[in-house]
Amino acid sequence: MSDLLTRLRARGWHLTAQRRAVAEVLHGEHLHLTADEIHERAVGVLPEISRATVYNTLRELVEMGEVLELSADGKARRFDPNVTETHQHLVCRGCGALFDVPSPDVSELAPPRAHRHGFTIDAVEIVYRGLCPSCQAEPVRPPDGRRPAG
Amino acid sequence: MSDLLTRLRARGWHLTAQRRAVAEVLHGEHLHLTADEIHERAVGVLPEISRATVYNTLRELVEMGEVLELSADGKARRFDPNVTETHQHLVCRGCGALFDVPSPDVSELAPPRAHRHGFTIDAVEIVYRGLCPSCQAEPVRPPDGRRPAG
DNA sequence: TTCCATGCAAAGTGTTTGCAATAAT
DNA sequence: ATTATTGCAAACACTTTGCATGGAA
Repeated sequence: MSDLLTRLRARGWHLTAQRRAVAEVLHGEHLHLTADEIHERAVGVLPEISRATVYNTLRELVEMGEVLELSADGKARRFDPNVTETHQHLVCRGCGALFDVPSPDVSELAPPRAHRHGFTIDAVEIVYRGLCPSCQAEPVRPPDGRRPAG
Repeated sequence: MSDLLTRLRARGWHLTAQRRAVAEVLHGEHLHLTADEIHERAVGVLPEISRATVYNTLRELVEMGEVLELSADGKARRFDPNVTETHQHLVCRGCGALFDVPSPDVSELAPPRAHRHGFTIDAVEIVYRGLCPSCQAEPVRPPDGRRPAG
């Protein structure tokens, strides 16, 4: 419900100028920035903030459960401030574009106990993969312009 | 059905000693090795094989659709040779252990057209996150032994 | 001969860490 | 005073790339 900054204040987290800058960058619901993008934007707010502090802060936010970490694209992690509404992600194979989508009912999806290897399960994450409109037009265009074999 | 090496032969792929070594390492159904682990094992078969060749070969196999790439843990990618049976993955938050689980019926899970942002969707990937039996015993023990804040 | 695959080493990303300086209680 | 946080730079882990060599068609 409330935004990240409000939740952090409510939780009594020690809010330095740097941590506030990161939290401000993460304001919003449909944001999926990489750590470096967050650093770039945080520099706009607080010019002397360092990459290390951004990484440290993000790690802490993830550990506190106030930010989600997405590893949908194998490359840089993305950070998602929307932890209050369960949702899933749509990812373009061509350009990596990433969108939130509402979650279907996942209560029936967990594997039967016989296949759980003794695990407890606390989250069901779904990634829908496909092509965004512009990558449908020009077949697959990976970052380097190479074509897939096939 | 058939194993990777057989499929590659059937497809007429130019099978050098190096590519064969990689394919042999990837023999099996429930394997989720990183590129470096694959290189290590391939060296056991063909001592002079280089990392670059392993990476190149893996990229080609993924592009051909003969191997799946998993990015479930944000760190190193893992390569999954089981492309013949749709399945999903169970991942431990504590130690990163990763298991295959049978896929539930995903035909009803795709988001309604209104939420697809014009994407085509060709795959639905599910990651179940939780704790494996040994990480349940000793709370969370990330690779470096640090405890999450709480 | 022509082309493709390989190996090496270097460069490129993305991320973490050691440590001294600084700011907060 | 004491403790926590920051910034810097170096270290690290993972992956890709340029180029000369070598083998296959």
